[in-house]
Amino acid sequence: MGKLDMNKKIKRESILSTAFSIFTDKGVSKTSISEIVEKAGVAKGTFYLYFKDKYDLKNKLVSHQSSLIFKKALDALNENGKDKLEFEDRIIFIIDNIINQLSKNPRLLQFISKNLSWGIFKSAVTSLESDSDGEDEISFKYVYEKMLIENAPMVFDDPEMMLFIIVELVSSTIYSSILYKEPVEIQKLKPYLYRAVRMIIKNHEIEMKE
Amino acid sequence: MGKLDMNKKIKRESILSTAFSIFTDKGVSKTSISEIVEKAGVAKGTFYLYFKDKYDLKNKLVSHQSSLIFKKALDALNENGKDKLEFEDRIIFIIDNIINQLSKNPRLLQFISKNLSWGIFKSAVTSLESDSDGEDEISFKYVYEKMLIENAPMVFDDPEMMLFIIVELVSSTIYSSILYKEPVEIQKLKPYLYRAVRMIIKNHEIEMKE
Amino acid sequence: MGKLDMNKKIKRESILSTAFSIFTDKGVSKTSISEIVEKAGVAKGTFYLYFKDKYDLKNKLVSHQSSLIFKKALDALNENGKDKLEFEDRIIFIIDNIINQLSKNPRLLQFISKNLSWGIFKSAVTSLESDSDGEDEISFKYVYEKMLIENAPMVFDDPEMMLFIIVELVSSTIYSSILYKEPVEIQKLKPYLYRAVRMIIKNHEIEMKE
Amino acid sequence: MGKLDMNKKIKRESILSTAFSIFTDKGVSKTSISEIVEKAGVAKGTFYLYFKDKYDLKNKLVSHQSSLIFKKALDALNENGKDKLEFEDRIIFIIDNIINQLSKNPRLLQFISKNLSWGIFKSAVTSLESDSDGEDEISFKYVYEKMLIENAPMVFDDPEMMLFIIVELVSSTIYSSILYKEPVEIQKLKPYLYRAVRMIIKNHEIEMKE
DNA sequence: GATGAATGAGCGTTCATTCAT
DNA sequence: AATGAATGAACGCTCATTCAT
Repeated sequence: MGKLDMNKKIKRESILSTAFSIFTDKGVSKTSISEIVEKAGVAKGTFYLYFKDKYDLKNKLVSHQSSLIFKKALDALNENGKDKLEFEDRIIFIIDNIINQLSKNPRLLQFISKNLSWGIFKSAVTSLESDSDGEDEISFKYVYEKMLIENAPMVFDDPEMMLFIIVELVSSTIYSSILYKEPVEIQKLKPYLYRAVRMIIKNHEIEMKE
Repeated sequence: MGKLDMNKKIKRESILSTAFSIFTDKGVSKTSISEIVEKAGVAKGTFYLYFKDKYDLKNKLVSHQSSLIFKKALDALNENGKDKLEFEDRIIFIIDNIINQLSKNPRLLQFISKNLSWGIFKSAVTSLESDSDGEDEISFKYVYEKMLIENAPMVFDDPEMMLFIIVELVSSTIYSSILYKEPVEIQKLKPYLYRAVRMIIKNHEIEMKE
Repeated sequence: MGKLDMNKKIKRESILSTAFSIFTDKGVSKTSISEIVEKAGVAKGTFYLYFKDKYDLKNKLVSHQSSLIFKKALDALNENGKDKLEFEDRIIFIIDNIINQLSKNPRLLQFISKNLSWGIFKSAVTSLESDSDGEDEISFKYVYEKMLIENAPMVFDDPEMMLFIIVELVSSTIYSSILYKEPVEIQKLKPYLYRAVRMIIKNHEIEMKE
Repeated sequence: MGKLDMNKKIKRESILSTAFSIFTDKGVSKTSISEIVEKAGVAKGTFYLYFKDKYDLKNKLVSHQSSLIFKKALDALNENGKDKLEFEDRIIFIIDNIINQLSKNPRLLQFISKNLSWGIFKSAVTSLESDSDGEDEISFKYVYEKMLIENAPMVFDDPEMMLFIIVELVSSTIYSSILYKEPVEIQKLKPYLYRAVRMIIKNHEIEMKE
């Protein structure tokens, strides 16, 4: 990579990381492009070389950050010997890992907030597969199929909906619990939440695969 | 109430109803105070006599509209003879009624959006009791206690958390389903959702009350 | 007119006269709204209370200034006893008066420039009749019909086209002559121009009216 | 011409032809240099190697295109046996040819617009004579003198002014007629216009040359 | 000569808020 | 209480121009 390309990458990265920092600090709508470029140390025009507008930038950040979280959780699962875990436990493991990540970084949770839901999940599943920037990104479609359809010892009644219900339930409850400790703090919520998740899974099981 | 008080009330009501109409039509952030007062037929300055800013107005509308929805659901429950229903079925009845209301009015769902969740629920429970505007508002605390604690034939393990989990699960999933038909339309989601709700309730039951 | 209305009028007039001054000084496209309001001593927002944008303002100025020029010429014609003049001479009188006005004010000529042509003439004829601001404006349609159709001692072959040709010829030649003295200064151009105009008129005459 | 000079020429020509295409398509002021260089396939900096700014480029195009139009008209005159035509008819022939060219290409008329008037005529006469790019350009001074002074069978009273008046009259009227069909379309205007031109010429004749 | 990333002044426009009436 | 003209900071965005490579 030439010196010039290097510089390009640096400018872009500078905008991304600065924006992420401000977005998580005070929210997207209250952040102006002027503030981003000023703190990033680049000219206003430079912003428009790399992003269409503030929301283009935001979407790229949300996608990227969400991917990183999933990836970390999946990596942890693999390291910790997923083979030893039952299917249900693998799901819980991933959820637990993600919750722990977000508990340590509530600003990040605030930012991706309700975006870490079916929308992002679905778009990830359908589009990230061939993302050229995708070194750090993960193919959710692949994971989803591997984990639920192929590797699972069960046949599920509408596995996509099951997943949808779980994702929404988890993302929605932890938001309130982590950020506002309402109605209880996250550690107290966990056992109830995981019990609910397990029941939802059980409820979708049809039969053992052979 | 004097004629002057009457007039005052009228201006305020005009702003409220006009704002609600525009908010549901095009969203809060794209609506300016100028547009609200213009369509409401009052002067700009008048706005500031009754509301601090646009978000003060928005919050009041969200609270009010959410209350109306709950109230309608509870009224329907009472009319349809709640005594004949089991506790679980009463919960499902209310959820179903609310979903039906929102299905017919997706704009309203969009507006109160994810606000029809624990935040509003909790604030309703703790503050609406003595709201002076509260003629149409309902005391959720009262209902909540009547329905869950007193009248329920069970003792629940942490009933507040159970309610929290249900509220978040329902509000989060129907948002996606009603507005974007993702992953399925609301009628297809319902049986799965209600099954999940029933399981969560069962999961919190401890023992029959005597 | 109340004090408030008075103030309103003053602001608007201030913008108009300031803009006219700058427009004639350095052209419309090189003038920014910022400069106008700054020199007019009003806030930027005030501009948008009275004008849609810079071109709305420009059009209003062109129309208004053009009308004033025509009106002055017609007034002079009436004062100087138009009854004594032949039809042809009346046309020349008006042209000469307008040329003299513009000679003394080349900036104004520059500004309304090629706008004082068939476009403005036609739109004046068709729309100014009922203009509510029209105290100072003149009804060109009325003048045109009175002068050419009714009062003229001739019947003309297509009087509208005759007028069109004359207006274009005059406005186009004097622009170059007054502003750049090319190919000759206006006083040297006049006799040739007027001879041409008279020939064009004669060329359209069909017969004496009875 | 070396390969490098060749390449240089190619970049310049590419900018010129691309700019002409965009200018006629959407107007000069709405066209940015970015768009020109992008579509021309050259770098932004390259633009400034050949042109001072957008208006330098525009002026060069207007001159060039106007010259081409005149040249075509003169070529047609020569091909069609100008010797057989009277002087007056030769002028009309040229005018008619130019009008026909522009009728078929109103975008071009819009572009050179009112520039196809005395300004360009004069600058052509005085400066194009020695233009180094002038292979395709024509020496108007030469033509003008040949046609009007030397070859004409008449002596004219101030031939330059006569020409000026004709050029302005024609360019000004056809602009409105071709582009807006106001007050009539070009075919209906022609007979009146040509009659006016003939009268202007006649009016400048002094006597037969011997 | 050619490039194109970077610049940053400047644009038109919006709009919440104020305050004299 | 009610008004609405006036404000001006702040916005997103454009684009001609520069200059290191």
